[in-house]
Amino acid sequence: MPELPEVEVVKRSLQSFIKGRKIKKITILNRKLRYKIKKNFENHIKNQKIIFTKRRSKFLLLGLEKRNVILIHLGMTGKLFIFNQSSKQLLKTSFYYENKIDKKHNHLIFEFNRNMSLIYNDVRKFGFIKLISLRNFNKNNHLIHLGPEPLNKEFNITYLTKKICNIKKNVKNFLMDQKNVAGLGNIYVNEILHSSSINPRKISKNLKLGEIKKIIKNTKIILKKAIFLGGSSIRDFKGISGNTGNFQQKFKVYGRDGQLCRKSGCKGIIKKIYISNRSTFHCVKCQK
DNA sequence: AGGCATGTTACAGG
DNA sequence: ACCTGTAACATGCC
Repeated sequence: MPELPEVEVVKRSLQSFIKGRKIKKITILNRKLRYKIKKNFENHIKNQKIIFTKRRSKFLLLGLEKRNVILIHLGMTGKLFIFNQSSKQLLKTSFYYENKIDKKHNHLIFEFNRNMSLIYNDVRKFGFIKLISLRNFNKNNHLIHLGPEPLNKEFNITYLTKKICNIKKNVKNFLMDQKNVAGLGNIYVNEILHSSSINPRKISKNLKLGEIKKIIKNTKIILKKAIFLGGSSIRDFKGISGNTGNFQQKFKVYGRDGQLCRKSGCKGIIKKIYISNRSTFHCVKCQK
């Protein structure tokens, strides 16, 4: 489910609940995630307070007292829930949750005081949880190759023009590549290229300055809007409090094969193609 | 039954 | 070296 906006929404929601809390107990139901959770993981984090929660790209970082950081990647279907063990209720935080949670995919439980716990649930187990030391943080293999955060100032026209000028691959794969810009995934790249009126197969270095400008601008607009709306790049997303206003309904191309382009006055047809095995949607008229 | 699914990564081949 | 496509990971949904 998670691309940058979803991870950001999760981070913001977790923040107020777990920051400053001590991890009293860790229960691991299944160590076999994308990477096996190491034997001593529990010992290293037990009785430590969470002192910060951050996001880098699609990674969630939980900083601990003893200069350690828990690195979490949600993969395709990873989810985090706050659960109240005395009331047996999922906490109605501001972030998304699914009404039906299949307990058999709960893999790890952090318990805090006041009967509150944080549960990692992942149907497909493509996500992972790792402990890294703050000392090696900058050298971490997952983080070191990441490009700039798209919402930061360093993701700008100068950067992108320079980066893209001799890239022969298509612009969709370029934007999906985390070393060029960090945090975009299949859905948001589809949306960004559509609102920028750029064909996803266009060779990166052939982009005009105007197109690069549009990519920068639309990336920031779309991501911010998605975060504001509470994220959502998943199918069975349910907003809290019955609120159906989420970004999923705002998709302009993703999943709209055969439907009419939503750009005003365009009336082109959205077509589904495959680029590097990933479903790719574009309007045949305004994304030529 | 078979195709598809938000992510990452290794590998084969051009 | 760069690029693309394919497959793998594991599971559920349509």
